[in-house]
Amino acid sequence: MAERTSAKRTGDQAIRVADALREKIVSGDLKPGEPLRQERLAVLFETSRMPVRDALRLLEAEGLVQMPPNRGAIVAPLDPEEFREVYEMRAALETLALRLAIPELTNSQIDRAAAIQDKAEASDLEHFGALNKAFHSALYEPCARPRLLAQIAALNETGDRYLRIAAAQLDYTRRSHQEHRDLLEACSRRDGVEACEILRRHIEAAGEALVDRLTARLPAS
Amino acid sequence: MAERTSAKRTGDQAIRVADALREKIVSGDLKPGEPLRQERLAVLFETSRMPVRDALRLLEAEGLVQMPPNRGAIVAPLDPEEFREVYEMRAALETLALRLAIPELTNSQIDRAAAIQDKAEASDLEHFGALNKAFHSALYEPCARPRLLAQIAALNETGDRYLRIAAAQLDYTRRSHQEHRDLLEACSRRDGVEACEILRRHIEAAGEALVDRLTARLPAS
DNA sequence: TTACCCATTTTTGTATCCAATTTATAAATT
DNA sequence: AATTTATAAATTGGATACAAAAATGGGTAA
Repeated sequence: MAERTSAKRTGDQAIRVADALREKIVSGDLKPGEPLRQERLAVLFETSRMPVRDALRLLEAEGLVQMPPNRGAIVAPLDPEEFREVYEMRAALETLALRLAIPELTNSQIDRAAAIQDKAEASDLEHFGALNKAFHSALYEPCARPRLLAQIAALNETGDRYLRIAAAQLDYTRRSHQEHRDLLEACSRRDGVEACEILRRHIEAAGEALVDRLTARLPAS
Repeated sequence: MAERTSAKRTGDQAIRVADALREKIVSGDLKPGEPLRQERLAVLFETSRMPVRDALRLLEAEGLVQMPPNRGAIVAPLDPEEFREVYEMRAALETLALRLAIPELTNSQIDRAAAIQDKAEASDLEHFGALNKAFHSALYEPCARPRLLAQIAALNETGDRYLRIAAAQLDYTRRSHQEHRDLLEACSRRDGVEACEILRRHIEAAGEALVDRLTARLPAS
């Protein structure tokens, strides 16, 4: 019976489940506060409880799932205050990454980031999110700090949940594109101080705008 | 086989195991790279493999354990580069916490921090670590950012592993105490910029000193 | 209506069992 | 003798069944 078509090799079940669940949570398919029954998930993903529990622990560490003792796992509720925290931390950590990366940035890496930005400006909203992330990653990666980059990625994922429901990107993309251009210009001058200042404002501006939207849309408590 | 000798069926076994393991790892009782066999741990903690695996996942998320697929869990190896990352992130996040906390700081809270510092200066090295942590926490907590504070706590735990083996505190406590005094002074003036600058230097100085010690003591690999 | 009790649901923990993979060991060949 | 190969042992990853504790919900009685 284990002769299933899919190559479900050992060792990746928990990660497979976690990836699928993360996608469902970030995309809003699973709603905040919704209970995540272990047995149901095991059936849904055609596996057993153990990988499901592993996956839930993984997502709990990422902040996408909450596991109150004896009460079962739930999709982490959305809270504008939490989002404020996330973008404050992003501003702090991403400027750190950029500051460390700039001395290591090669011209070809800057060119690649510029190419990503070109594509982002030409694409629709559907792909904007991924390209936006790729642009930032391209600038941060040369800092060679795996833990820092992982933390930034996790914060972005949490932030994406809020982005999705606010959908405030429409009137923000133009400003974002200009800020990306300014950022690239500062990077090519290897002006770390200026680049970090632009980046900090870039992140904080997006955060502030979204917090305003979210407080209007979500229950205050 | 109803072998219920003790009434420890209540509560979360995984957390109990994780706490015990974390203590053993941070204290250096379990050495870096040492394999953590699930069966052995289950016997040691008088439980079964499932809570042990839960605990290992928990500690993996905290960065104290590594779990290469199919190769078993090991105590996360120590790496001076990782420690550098940790204190860089601490500097970024703790200054953020302090900056957000200062406008909310009451006089009584500052007095309490000063009292902790008094005790720290009078105590021996054994208690210095805990009091040092308490001093910083007292200044950060008013920022009211649970995620940020949790992240800072996790980074401190990881950093403690390195502190333990370097034992460079001896010649550092005096300088640390002076910096804490300066920090308190800036806080009571509600000078956020100055306080953050002192804190940033405080963390970075401790980090740099330790990285030097660590690179000399650990395999360069 | 309100408070309490009880059955159901769900999580949590235990005990095995099996398969896949890694690691260690022994044998064979060059 | 050293390297490679084949085999065996150990260990993890995963599945299933079952028991126990806690939460949930509903119904009933005061």
